[in-house]
Amino acid sequence: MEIASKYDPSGVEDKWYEYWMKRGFFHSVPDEREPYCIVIPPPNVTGVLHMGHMLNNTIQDILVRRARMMGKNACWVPGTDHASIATEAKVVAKLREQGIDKASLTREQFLEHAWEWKTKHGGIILDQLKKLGASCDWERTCFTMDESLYESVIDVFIDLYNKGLIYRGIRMVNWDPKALTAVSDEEVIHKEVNSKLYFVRYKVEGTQDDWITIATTRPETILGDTAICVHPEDERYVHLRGKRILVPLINRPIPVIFDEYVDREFGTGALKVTPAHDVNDYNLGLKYKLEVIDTFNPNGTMSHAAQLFVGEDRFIVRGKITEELQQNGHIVKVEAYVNKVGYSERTDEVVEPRISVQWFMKMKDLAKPALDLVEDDTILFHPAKYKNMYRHWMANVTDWCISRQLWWGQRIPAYYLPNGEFVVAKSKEEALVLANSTRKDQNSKLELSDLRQDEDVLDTWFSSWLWPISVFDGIRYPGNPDINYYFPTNDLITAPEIIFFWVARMIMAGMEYRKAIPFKNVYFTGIVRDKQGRKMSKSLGNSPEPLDLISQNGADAVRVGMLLCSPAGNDLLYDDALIEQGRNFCNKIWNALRLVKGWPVDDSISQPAVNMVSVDWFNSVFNSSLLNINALYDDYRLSEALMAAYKLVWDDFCSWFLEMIKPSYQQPIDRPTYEAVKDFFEKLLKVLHPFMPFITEEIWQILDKRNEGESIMLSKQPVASAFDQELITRFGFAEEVIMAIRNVRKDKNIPQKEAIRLFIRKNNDDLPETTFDSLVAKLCNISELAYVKEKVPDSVSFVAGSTEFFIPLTGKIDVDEEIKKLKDELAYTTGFLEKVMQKLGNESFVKNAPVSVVDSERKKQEDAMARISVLEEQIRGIAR
RNA sequence: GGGAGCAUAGCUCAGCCGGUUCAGAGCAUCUGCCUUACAAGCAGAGGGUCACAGGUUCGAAUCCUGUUGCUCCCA
Repeated sequence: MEIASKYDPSGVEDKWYEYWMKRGFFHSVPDEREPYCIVIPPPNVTGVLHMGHMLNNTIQDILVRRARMMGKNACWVPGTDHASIATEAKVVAKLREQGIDKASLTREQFLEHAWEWKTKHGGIILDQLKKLGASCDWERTCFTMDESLYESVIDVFIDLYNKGLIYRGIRMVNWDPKALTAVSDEEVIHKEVNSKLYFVRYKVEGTQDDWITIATTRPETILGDTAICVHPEDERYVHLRGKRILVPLINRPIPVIFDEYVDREFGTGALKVTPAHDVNDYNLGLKYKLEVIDTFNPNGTMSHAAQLFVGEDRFIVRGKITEELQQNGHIVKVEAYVNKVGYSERTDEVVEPRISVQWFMKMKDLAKPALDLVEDDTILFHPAKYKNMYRHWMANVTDWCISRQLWWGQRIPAYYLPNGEFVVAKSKEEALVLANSTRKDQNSKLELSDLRQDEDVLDTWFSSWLWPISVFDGIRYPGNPDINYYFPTNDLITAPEIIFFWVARMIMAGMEYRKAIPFKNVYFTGIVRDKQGRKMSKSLGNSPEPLDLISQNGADAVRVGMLLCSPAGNDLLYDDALIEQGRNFCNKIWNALRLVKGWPVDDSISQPAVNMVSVDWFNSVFNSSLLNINALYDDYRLSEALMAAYKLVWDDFCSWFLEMIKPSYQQPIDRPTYEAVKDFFEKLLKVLHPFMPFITEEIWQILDKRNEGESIMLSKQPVASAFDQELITRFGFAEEVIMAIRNVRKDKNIPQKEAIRLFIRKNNDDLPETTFDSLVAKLCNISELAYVKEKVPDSVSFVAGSTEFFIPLTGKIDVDEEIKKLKDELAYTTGFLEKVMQKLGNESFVKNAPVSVVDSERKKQEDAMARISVLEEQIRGIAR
């Protein structure tokens, strides 16, 4: 068969993906095998595949494919997340393009548009994952707004409400004026920005020229001030006790309050208090029963309560009010100032602290067990350093604001009565029954039309936190076979940035609804950055298009490239060279196939000794490496496992083993060796398969006749068997000799084609170790290999250990050069010996160090001394 | 402001309970080679006071303290 000299993934990858899909290889149903389950971190339904997904899903696929090949019933559940804010924003924008204003639509009409959008765009990212080779069970694909998942969320809300864990409260929340909704603390990103600190003086009421100066970064909130606060022990302000201050421009009198909260060092030591627009001020307001004046509209413009600039945007007003304050002599000075400002994660809008009525979930009681499970390693984090972060958050957890002023999402099942009371129930009908039975006023019965459902929906994370349970419908049907079989899942692969959003809350949900952990291991991936270390993002335009990368290099190359440089939890600095390395590796394996498939096999020849020892050696190396690779997997050190496999294939198999057993040009190979090679090759392909699913399938199918419906992905991973460590060690010596001979050839310009002779002189009583002699002879093209008692004249020589090697090369010997080389070697060894002697001469070392360490030093001493005497003798011999 | 982590070759990183796995890997670089599997390759080579300063120890990249510089989380 003619095999192309370069591996071409195009065609191959689609072919095998279709083959796997058609035969349902990814599909899992419960059976008697041990389950292995991963639920995908559901990508945002608005998203398209980016490099982060590539890395994350490659890792999941590796784990799933390996588990499948370990004989487990592997199930990787894919799906998407409805992403309330992001999706609603997209749909609103699209409607606007069509000239439709969201406000002109009813809720139902809007949702129709949203679903239409979801149907059209929602599956894109999942289809892209297929290009990567993801072996998801597509028949189980879920969406967080699917009927069963939707209902699960509602059930959980009602349950938690009835347990008293969900409440409605007036709070200061993070308001996103663009999305017009509250967001949770976790959705606020604090960024350092260059601002200004405005020093503004307020007149003391009833005085002509008595002022108090405050410092603020937000002069536009001045109109909502309801107090000035100073430290009770601040002598600068004692005279203001009982006085009132006039808010600039509007001259509204406000009290001076005294509280230790104020930092006397900051600004002027006087703080303006705006309870409606700052969390800390809000708390001060509660403490001193201050008036709350909300001077902003929900969209971030000034409200009527502000009196001035009504309807204008808060940031425009900042400029305008500063100007006006300036004109009226209120600005004392303006300083440059760096502070942190909160931005909405979804819209990147500056978040406005705002007082509103929202739904909250109590976190303290749920957090405790979830913290313990990680602390005591019931759930393992990889790398473990994230335990610190987790602990810190869990110990300081605050209640979770779960309501969002949006339409896209699970609508809160709370129904308001005409009198403002509310009941929580699954449907309006149930709500009515509940309302009529619990209401204080039992005289009149309520009608369905008297009830009004809460307009808000739940935070998307309030559905995501149930994901590992709800994808198996374990909330609605806690005893169903799927949830019983697959839950708890095994591994979760996710990004550290959603450790609180998601990981922590899934653990809480698992404990609350299954009394069990949702997963055993959490693998945190790093962030994919560009070469300069910047996070890859659309807006920066520094990210390659993943699908282009795949079509140009093949998914296998991309997977290998991404993984090689991403130890768990470390960021990955993306570089095209990584993909290139992956591509080169594919080509290397491909060419090994070409070589092996090119050999004619002759059943009549018996296996030469060289091949026998080579097969023994590689068998040992393979098993030793496999053991190592398995250990690395167990530690979730996937990039190291891949590197170990890479070296096993490239260095040990291709560079050494295949060269060892390679027949001479156009000569046939013996049957036993050929079978052994094929067997090794297959095993290597299996080890590689989780990392490189496509090329391994392609080669596996070519390597031998396969039956219809067979696949490497269904085969079993090789099991490490006992191996001969001693043989590997002894080969190390042969390797040293081979490399030394290659160096001689190179130095003396002797082409490989030209045969040479090799004489060996042992300098101890040991019997010659001849296991690899035939191999050395073959690889170095030695026509005669013999053991001698005497030096061989007119030879280039080298010393390995304390054994001397001679290669007769009449006329090519440069005596001075040889002596210099030997002397350098001697100097090094003598220096080495000195250090060893120093150690052994140290009484406390010999006394305190463990025997094994001392013994090893003695051995070093012996070896060095033997080597020195050989070197000295050689020098004398040549000089003569 | 509070907390956590990191600093090892040009780059990305590995080095557990201090001692032959002790200064390593891959990539990159350099030098030879188009040797009939592979130039997307082969054979070699160079390259590091293990951030800095102290300390503990017979012995420190590894443990302790401090300094500096980065990163992340929280407020």
